[in-house]
Amino acid sequence: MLNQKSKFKQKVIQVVSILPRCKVASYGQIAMYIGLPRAARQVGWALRELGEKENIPWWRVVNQKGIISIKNNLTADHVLQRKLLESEGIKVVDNKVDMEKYRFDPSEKVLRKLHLRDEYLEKLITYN
DNA sequence: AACCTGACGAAGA
DNA sequence: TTCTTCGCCAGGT
Repeated sequence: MLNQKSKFKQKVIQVVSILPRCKVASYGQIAMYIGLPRAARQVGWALRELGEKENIPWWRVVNQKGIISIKNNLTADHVLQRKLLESEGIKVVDNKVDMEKYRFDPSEKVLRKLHLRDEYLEKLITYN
């Protein structure tokens, strides 16, 4: 099917959906919580595919530095992302948010709900 | 099968 | 500190 979602995209949706208001996560974080810690680029790819039609908080995903990473900063999506972040009270300066302040930092309880391999999960929790 | 393309990110220079 | 390079890996051609 053309609009059948891959397993990968489903996982991205699942994890992005748990991002709470006023918090952001990097592409790398999403990849970690999916269980594919080196797939940050693919997370970006998946979100682009999904667009903004999906009922998921895609705007809460920025890059590691806190910068809004949508390709061209003149696109409607780029502007929209900034507006949505600001609408939650997140400060955006030079297309950048303060990761120290806003980074999503999941509790152990949340991590345990992610359906990850036991060994991998324990590592995540330990590193956390 | 053999490329190519990225809303990435860590490590070097 | 900022800039470049390179590995990453799902999908497309």
